[in-house]
Formats: sequence, structure tokens, C-alpha cells
Amino acid sequence: MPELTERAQFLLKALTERYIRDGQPVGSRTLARDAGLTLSPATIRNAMADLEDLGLVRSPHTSSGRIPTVLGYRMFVDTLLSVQRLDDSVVERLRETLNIKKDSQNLLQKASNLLSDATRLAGIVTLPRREHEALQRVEFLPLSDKKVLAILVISDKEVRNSILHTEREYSASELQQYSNFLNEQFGGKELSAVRAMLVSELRETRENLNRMMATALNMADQVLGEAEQGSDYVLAGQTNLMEFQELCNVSTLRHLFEAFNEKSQILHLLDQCVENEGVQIFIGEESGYQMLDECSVVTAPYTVQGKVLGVLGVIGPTRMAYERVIPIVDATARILSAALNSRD
Amino acid sequence: MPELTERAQFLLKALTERYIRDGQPVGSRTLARDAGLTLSPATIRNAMADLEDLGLVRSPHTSSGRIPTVLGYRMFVDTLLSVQRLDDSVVERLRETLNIKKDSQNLLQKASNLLSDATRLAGIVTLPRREHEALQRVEFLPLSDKKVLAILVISDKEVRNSILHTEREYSASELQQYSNFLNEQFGGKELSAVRAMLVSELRETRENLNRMMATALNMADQVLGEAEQGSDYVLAGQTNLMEFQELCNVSTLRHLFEAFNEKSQILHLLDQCVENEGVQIFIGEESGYQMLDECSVVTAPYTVQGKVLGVLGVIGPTRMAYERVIPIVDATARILSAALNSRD
DNA sequence: GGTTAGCACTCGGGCTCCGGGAGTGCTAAA
DNA sequence: TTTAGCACTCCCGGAGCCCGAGTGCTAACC
Repeated sequence: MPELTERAQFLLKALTERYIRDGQPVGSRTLARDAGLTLSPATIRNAMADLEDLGLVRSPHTSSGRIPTVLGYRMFVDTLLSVQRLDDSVVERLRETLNIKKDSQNLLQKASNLLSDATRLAGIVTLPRREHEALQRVEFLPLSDKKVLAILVISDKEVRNSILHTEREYSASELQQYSNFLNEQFGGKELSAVRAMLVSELRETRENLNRMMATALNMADQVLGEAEQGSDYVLAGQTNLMEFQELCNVSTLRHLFEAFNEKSQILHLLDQCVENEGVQIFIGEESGYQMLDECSVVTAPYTVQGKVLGVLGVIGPTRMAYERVIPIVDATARILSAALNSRD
Repeated sequence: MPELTERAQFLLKALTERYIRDGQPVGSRTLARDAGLTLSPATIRNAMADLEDLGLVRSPHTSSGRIPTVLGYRMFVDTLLSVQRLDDSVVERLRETLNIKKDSQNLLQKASNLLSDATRLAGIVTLPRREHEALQRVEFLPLSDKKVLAILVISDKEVRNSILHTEREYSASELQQYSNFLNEQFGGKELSAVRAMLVSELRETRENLNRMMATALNMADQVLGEAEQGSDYVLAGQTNLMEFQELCNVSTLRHLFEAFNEKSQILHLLDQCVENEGVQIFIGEESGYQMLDECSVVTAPYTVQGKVLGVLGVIGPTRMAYERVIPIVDATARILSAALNSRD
């Protein structure tokens, strides 16, 4: 990226801010009046021509003002943006809402709602990646007719159950034995670790044919198989996106909403954000997904005990108020992390 | 409703079908050509003027063809409609998809997907009303630190758990006692009945101060309180609605989608369908909800052991292919009922 | 009396034309 | 290097126009 004169940078910033504010291509006259510089429109025209040559802005047609290109937005958010300090009241509201006693599913939904409310965009929060969750305890309960209810206690707020279809009926006491055994072996370990250990244990056990252990391990394997699959997200405020003209044509909206329902593509995109810490931004086509061509995605991972559990963020038009959105996403991620940490 | 001549009925039917097919106001010439009658356009014009006087059709503006009014649609579905026999392959597909071993939440989601796929509209299925579910069993598990995990086994496919915050810690054996007691007392009863019994038991017990029973009852009360609240639905294929021109303006869509997210209004509407058995149809403003003014809703309740558990159906433009949609909704309700019945 | 043909009329949609406004690029002067 | 001036371009909205589709009415027809 060739270095820009201070003035060019300033103009790009002013132009981008202006365009974000009211969605109209910005002309030289407007910018001259608006930008606080005492320069004539003509001068600004020259500078804008330069910016256009660099691919940072473009005009939708001859003789209209300029709008930022993706590259322009990129430079804007990377080097020009002065992020607003978040209003204390907003932070307070976030903190309050996320501190209500809730199971974590609800907590995430709340977080998503908060994001969409605060930014007037679509909020999105991925469900925790399960590998990093630790298994607190396993219980088995006999149900009628060769079915066993397995209860996976992951934390005091997260319990999952699944029904196993077994070969024969088991008595309560027999099941108790199994769960005791499993709890001894695996209690407190991470689910992914448990999974790995199970596999090796199973192999060993097959050799010396310890029936009881084998059954227990098998059951655990079945349960974990179910528990680990299927990552997912919660979404809120899709309808906010309908307010933006640039997304307002029905076919664009349709693609977008279908992607939301489909989930897999969006998830794939969000997965990429897990690794980087802090706020991450995809602008327009950068995401690599066509339905997001006219959208930007601002994300931040949330963590428990230093481990990234998932990602939250917002989706909106490229023309979004980054300086306002970024701190909100950032703060929400921090506060959600704190809420999840404090009550585990 | 004044009786209509056979010909007028026939014309209304032809007109409505034609309009449903291609969404354009239908003129006299078209109808004359189309309807199989050997009548001149002029005659048909006279007849249409009569229909207009009766409020069954209207023209969007002078000198355009006619379209059915809500009243016209009403007469169409009530007395003129010849419902198509459902293609066997469709039935087969429904039956297959709903027979996969799934927990009921998934089953309902599947049903909703099926509805939206088969009709190209939005499918909707309410979650079962909980009052009619029977309590199979209750278990309590001590968690760390004054928390107790309550497990409510409603059927072999439906298990719910909730975490109770208690006054003090309880031992596993103590909890075992409580659950035994509760299972004896309430096992197999309907949740709503259990709730009622709890209240009276609690009153009596307070008098003779049986600590153990009181604790157990209190716990059960807490659990049921959580379990009963919050009815809900699953929705699929909202995006299908975007294909219909008449819904395609963004603000209509927005209201609709917001109502979907809000849920309460839609639920309220669907609740009204629980009582009537068989397929029920709301056309346009009949629903009483403004956001559904240009929509029709076709619903049917689904049952287990003769008891209505919930409602499923589709939402689409008033101009929907009723003769195709109605049997699909009907069949899906039957097959879902069967699926739920067979594996309880 | 019901049915039809003919006719005048209405309205919406699509077309072109036109002028104004906003903005540009270029050139020449400060 | 900056600015003023100027010619040029393009979008947008409105006005005017015609065409097609459809209507209602009337008078003739069976």
C-alpha cells in the first residue's frame, strides 16, 4: 500500500464517515464544506482523483460523488478509524442484562439480542465449541424398554441429556456402577480429551474383555458422539437489515436470509474468527461469500478461562458505523466472557 | 349469503383459480377463453358486475380485471374448492421423513421443513402444549454448592432438566427419597394435574409439617413452574414468502418477519386453532392481525392419543394454491400424529 | 329475457423528451 | 500548489404521449 499524504488520508476518512452517515455519494463541494479544511472543491477534486487511482474510492457513474471501495473501507477501519469510547450507560446495560441468572443458551440469546439492539444490525453468537467444555459428571437412568437416559453435566448451567437405545435392559444399580466408573475416570476432563481417552481405552479393553468397563465406555462413547456434533448459532435482529436501502432489494435479502437459515456458510465464516483474538472485521467481498458482498461482519471471540468458546458479532451493510459498532462488539464479548466465567 | 346461480359460482371459481395461478387481475375476455364456457366476454362482464355487487370480487382500478376479495376467497375455499387428492409419492415422502428416530423437537422441525418444502410457503409447527403431557418420572441429582439438578422424564423421547437453587445442600440419598416419593404420588399423571395436586398437597402438608414431603413438593413445584411456561413454535421457509410479489415490498415483509420473531401474536392466532379439529383457514384480515392482512394461514392440529398437542400449518399469500396446500397440511398433521403416537 | 356485438371511455404502464442539479475534468491564472 | 472558470456528463424526476386491456352501456338478436 503506497503511503498516503496526510491530507489524502484525512479526506478518505471524512468521505467515508460522511458516506456512512447518509448513504449518498460524496462530492467535492460537500467534502470541502464538511471536512473543516479550508480547501476549494477543485483541490479536493484533484485529491479524490488520486484516491480513485489508488482504488480507495470510486464513483458509481460519471459525475456523481465518490463512495469508498472495499479497499477504502479497509484502510478506513485499519488505520483511520478513531473508535468511540463506549458510553458507560451502554456498558452498564450490557453488564446488567448478561448477569441475570440464566442457563448459557439463554445467555447467548440475550447477548445476541443486545448486539442487535445496540447496533441496529443483526447480532449473532455461535454456541460454545464443545471440545473445550469439561465434563463434570455423567449419570445414567433406566427408562422403559431397553432405553437408557444419559445425563451429561457439563457445568452448573449446562446439562445435556440423550437417550440411548441399548441391547438389553439395565438395572438402576448396574447403571450406577457404570457412571461411577466413568466419573472416576473422566470427571473434570475436557470433552475432547474424554473422547480421545475413550477410544484408546476401548481398544485396550477389548483385549482383556472386561465386560463392565466395555459397556460403560460404549455408552459414554455414544453419548459423546451426540454431544459433540452440531455447532450452531443464535441470531437476532435480522429484520434490522431491512432498513438499509442498499440491502433492501428483495433478492439480496433473500440470499442473506437463506444463508442465515442454512447456517453452514455463516458458521464457516465465523469459525475463522475463533483463532484471532480481539475484534475482527470482514468487509464486503472479503468474506468470500457472495451473499455477504454488500455486508460487513464484525466479530470478537468470547472465552472462558482463557479458552475461546465461540464467537459473537454483528452483520450489517458495509456502510455501517464502525466506530460505534466495534466497541460494542468488543465490550459484549468481554462481558459475556466475564458472565460465563464468574458462575461456572 | 345470497345464493348464487350455478354460473356465477362457476365463474367465481374459475376467476379465483386463474388469479391464484398467475397473480394478474382477470378480465372478461380471459375468463371467456379460459373457462370452458361458451359465453361472450360481454355476458361474463355482466355476471362479474353482479359478483362485484355481492362483494366477492373487486377491480384494483377502473378498467382492470377482477380479483377475489377476502369474501370471495372465503366462498371459494368453503364451497367451491375441489381439493386435490394427494400424490402418493408425496405422502410416502412425508411418512418416511417423519419416521426417522428422532426426539420430538427434531421431529417438529422436520415437519415444519416438510410443510415449507411441499407447499413453497412458510411452514410452522407449535411445540406441544405441556399440560397434556404425562409425567413419567422425576429424578434429582445433587450438583455442587446448593444446586440440584431436576430431571423430568415426560416420555422416552422428551426429557427436560432444570437446575434448582436450594437453601442448603442435599445428599444423593436424601434426594433419592424425595424423588421416590414424588414418583409414587404423581408418576403417570398429566403435568397440569400434577400441578393442581401439588398445590392442594402443599396446603395440607403445611399443616402437619411433614418436612420431607414439604421439601419434595416444593422442589417439584419449582421444576414444574419452569417446565410449563413458554410455549413456542418452529418455523421453516420464511424466505419462500419473498417469492410472492404481493408480499415483496420490504415493509410488508419486515412486519411479517418481525411478527415471526416476536412469536406471541402468531402463537395467539395458532392457539385459536387448537380447539377445532381438522384443517382451518384464515384468509387475509380474517386473522385479525394486521401483518397478516395479505396472508392466509392454513392449519391443522396434531394429536397424541386423541389429545391435541399442538398445531401445524403454513403461512402464505392469500393467493395460495389452497387445493394443493390443504391436503398437504392435513396429511402432515395426520402423519406427525401417527409418528408421535407410535413411539411413545 | 338472456345473450351478444359495438362503441365510447378509463386507467395504468411504458416510452420518450426535457430541464435542472450535482458533480466531474481540464485549463489557465494567481 | 491552489484556485476559479467552464464545458461536459450523467442521473433523476416530471410531463406528455400512446397503446392495450378492460369496463359499462346500449341496442340488436335469438
